Order: sequence, then C-alpha cells, then structure tokens
Amino acid sequence: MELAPLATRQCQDCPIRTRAVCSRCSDDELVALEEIKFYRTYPAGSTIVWAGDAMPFVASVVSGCASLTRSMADGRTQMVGLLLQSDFLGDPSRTEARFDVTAVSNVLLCHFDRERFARLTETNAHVRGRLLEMTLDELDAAREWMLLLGRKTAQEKVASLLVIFARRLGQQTPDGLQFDLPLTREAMANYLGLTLETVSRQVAVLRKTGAIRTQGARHMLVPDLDALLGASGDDDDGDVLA
Amino acid sequence: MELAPLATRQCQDCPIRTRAVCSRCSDDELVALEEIKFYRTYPAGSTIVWAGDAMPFVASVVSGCASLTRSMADGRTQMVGLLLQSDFLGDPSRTEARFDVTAVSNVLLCHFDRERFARLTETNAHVRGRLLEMTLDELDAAREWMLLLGRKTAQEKVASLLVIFARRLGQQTPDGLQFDLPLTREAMANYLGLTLETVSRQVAVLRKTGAIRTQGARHMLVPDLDALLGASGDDDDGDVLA
DNA sequence: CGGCTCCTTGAGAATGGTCAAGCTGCGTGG
DNA sequence: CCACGCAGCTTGACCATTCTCAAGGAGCCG
Repeated sequence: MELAPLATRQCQDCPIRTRAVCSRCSDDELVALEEIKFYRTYPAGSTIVWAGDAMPFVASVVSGCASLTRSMADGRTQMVGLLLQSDFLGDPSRTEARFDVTAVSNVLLCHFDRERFARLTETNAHVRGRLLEMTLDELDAAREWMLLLGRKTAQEKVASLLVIFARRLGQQTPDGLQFDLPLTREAMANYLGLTLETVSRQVAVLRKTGAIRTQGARHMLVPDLDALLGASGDDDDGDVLA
Repeated sequence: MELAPLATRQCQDCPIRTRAVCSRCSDDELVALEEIKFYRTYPAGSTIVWAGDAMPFVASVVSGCASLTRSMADGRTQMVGLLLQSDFLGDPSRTEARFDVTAVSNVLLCHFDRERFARLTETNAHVRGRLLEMTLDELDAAREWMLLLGRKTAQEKVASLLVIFARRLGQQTPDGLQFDLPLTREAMANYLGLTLETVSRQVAVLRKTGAIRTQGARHMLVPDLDALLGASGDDDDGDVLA
C-alpha cells in the first residue's frame, strides 16, 4: 500500500485526485494545499477523534473506511455516517468534533490544519464550491438513511445495506457481484438501528431465500441485484449513502 | 402578516435578514439578490414541490413551517427535514427535487431563480459561505436525528420533539414554556418513525407523569424543561434540528 | 345540526429485542 | 504442531414494545 513514503507524496499522483475536495483545483492551487497537508494512518479499530474533542484538522479519506457514530449516555450507539475513499471529514468552521470518528479498516487520511484550510476556503472558490457540493450530497444521503431508520423493516434494512456495498465494492463475476463486508455484524447493527442478533438472523433469511450466497460471515455473492433490491423496499433505485 | 405588498418588499426590512442565506451580504450585494428574488405564499397543506419534479428555484422560508418528506412505494413516509423561519430550501446545483416539500402551516417563501442563484454563488463569497455553513448545520441536525430514529424509544422520541418545539417556539410564562404544536399527530409520527396512535399514547403518558400539561391537542405547557429533557434521553443538551 | 378532520383509547398481534448457549476461525504460546 | 483463548457469529426461547385494527369522542365549519 505504501507506494511512496507518505511525506513525499505528490497531489498529482493521489488516488483520490479526481473525486476529493481538491478535485477542481488548478495546479497552482494544489501547491497551496500541498503546503498545509500531512498524511497519517490509523489502524483498524482505533479512534480518530472523540465527540466533543477539539478538532484541529479536517481531512480527506485516501483509503480505508471510517465511521461516524453518536452515542447516548447508557451506551446505545448509532452510526450516522460511513466515510469511504475520497470522502471528506470535518467542518472548517467548527472547532469541536460532534461525533466519534472510528477507523473501521486501516485508514489513510490526508489532513489539513483546520484554521488554515478555513482561511483557504475564503479565497479558493474551487475548494469551497466542491466542499459545498459534497456536503449537499451527504445531506441527501443522510436524509435517505432517515427513511431507512424510521420506516423500513429489519429485512429491508439489511438488504438495503448489502445493496450499497454490492454497488460500491462489488466485483462482477460470472456468478454475480462479489464483495467482502467491511463491517462486523455489530457495526452493521449500529448503522441500521438494529441488534447484532437481528442482523445475523436477517442475513440468514436472505441466504435461505436465495437473494445472497455467503462464504464465511463476511464474503458475499449477489447473484441478482434486482432480487436484492426488491427485498430492500427500494422500488426503483432511490440511491443511498454518500 | 402582509405588512407591505409582497412585490415591493425591501430586503432591508426582511424579518429573516440577519439569519437567512443572505445574512452576510453587503448592501450592494443585496441589490443583486433583490433583482432575482420573488415572493410566493403557499396555504397550509399544499405541496410546494414533488420529489422528482424539476426544481426551477431555491428559496428562503420567510415565515411558516414546511416539511421535507420521502416516501416508499407502498405509502410509508418519513419526514426528513423541517424548515422553519430563515431556513433554506433547495440545492443550487441540482435540477430535480429529491424530496416532497409540503407547507405544514401557511408559508411565505422568498424564491430565487435557481440558475441565476447558482451563478451568483460562483462570484458571491458571502452567499456561498453562508450556504455552506447552513448546509453543514443541517447535516449535523440530520445526523442527530438518525440517533433518535435508530435508537430512541417511543417515549424518548416524543419528548425529544417537544423539547425542540419548546426551545424554538416556546414563550416563557410564570407557569413555564408555552407553545402551539405546528404538527398534527400524524405529521409528528412521520417525523419520529412511529404511528400516530403511538404518538398519541406517549403524549398521554408525558401528561400523566407531569412532564407536560396540555390544553386541547395542540397547546402545550412545559413546566420544567429539564424534566422533559430527562424523558428525551438527552442527558446534557446534545442539540437537535437546524 | 350534520359532516368533516383530528385525536384518543382499547384489544390483540407481530416485529424485533433480550438473554443465553454454543459454534467457528484465527492467532498465540506451550 | 496442537491446544487454548478470544472475538465474532449463529441460533433458540421468551418477552416487550410498538403496530394494527377498530370504535368512538372533540372541535370546527358550513
């Protein structure tokens, strides 16, 4: 994974160059960003920030998968966002994190000092425009997720999540779309507003009805995405997730 | 309510001048906005846009209350946003509405032609900056709401909603905070991911425990906001709603 | 005084949660 | 190289919260 030492990586070679917050920048704008950026890796399971902590940076996800979660005093927790490659973390104008951010898999972040980044957005229309666009997309995705949380059955919830992963991570094979689940049953439950037992049972049901086939707990094969979509309650493809 | 004929209203006199998307604009920037704005009223219950419709405008809510809802094919619906005074409706870069927008009470909107507004945000840093800020706030609120939908009990959900209204609409009186609910039981249910019967029963429970007093179905008195907050499951005030 | 819409309340059903036991796969250390 | 231990997963039995269906009350307007 470490193609070049992190400290010397150039923006031009960046794998998320075309999709991240910097995607519209010209070469000389990149130079300004390059000056305030720094990379850091987080091992799977580690916490990137705690809700309420000072948030000295914003960042782009270069690789890996991180989750945003919100918890109640008695321990109930809800995942409120999933950050994948090229997604943006943080709010330039907010000094405190509002959610726990956790590395689900090993994560590589491209950080920017928050204050300097905020000042840069004052003058750099490309960054600010792209950030606005990404934020609006995330807002739509969050609202779509509210429909799932408020109105879908356990069966539909699990099917919906599998559809998302099938679309974003799935490899086409003769037998159908194949992928490895990045989340544990517990993390899935936290995303779906269910218990891990219910998730496990509903995966079993989907397997019995033939909507999916499995190899171990994590490896999934979707022979017919439309069948799975049917089980998800999304008639047409009202798309979900940032 | 109609202090001056709508067509002649000046931005300087606007009740939402200090909080809306235009709040940071200088006087000459307002002139540019004034040129592309137009007012329109929507009676309570009417639909402002349907999901999937062309969206030729964006707008600020000058007065009243509107809801964003998302529905499934079989009729299950979930409210995904509530727009109150000074909130912004629409996405300058999106040509189609992604949600049904409905007037809950009589609503007055200050519209801007979407394309011309989008062009204006290219050059006007104050508008774009404020829009980004408002969008990030809404994203936070949507995520807070996901915790409610996914993890709170019916009791906590109803209490949480009443806390929001008490804070945003409540008038302080010797007996406590007083306000009129802008939503029907059904609309509350659609916001909370419950049925209207469950909402009705939980309001009854809150009345019996003394957390609220009522006069008719809609008028509420909250003698002790902290007691209601306790019932909402928010220990400290992890704030909700934009 | 109807005839609405909105709200309340009850009885029974069902979805999903809780508690509990045991399985699987993997890494570590004897 | 095998045994142990642990994290993650599955499955079962039972239970509780919330939903569904149903009937009726309150307030408002014509």
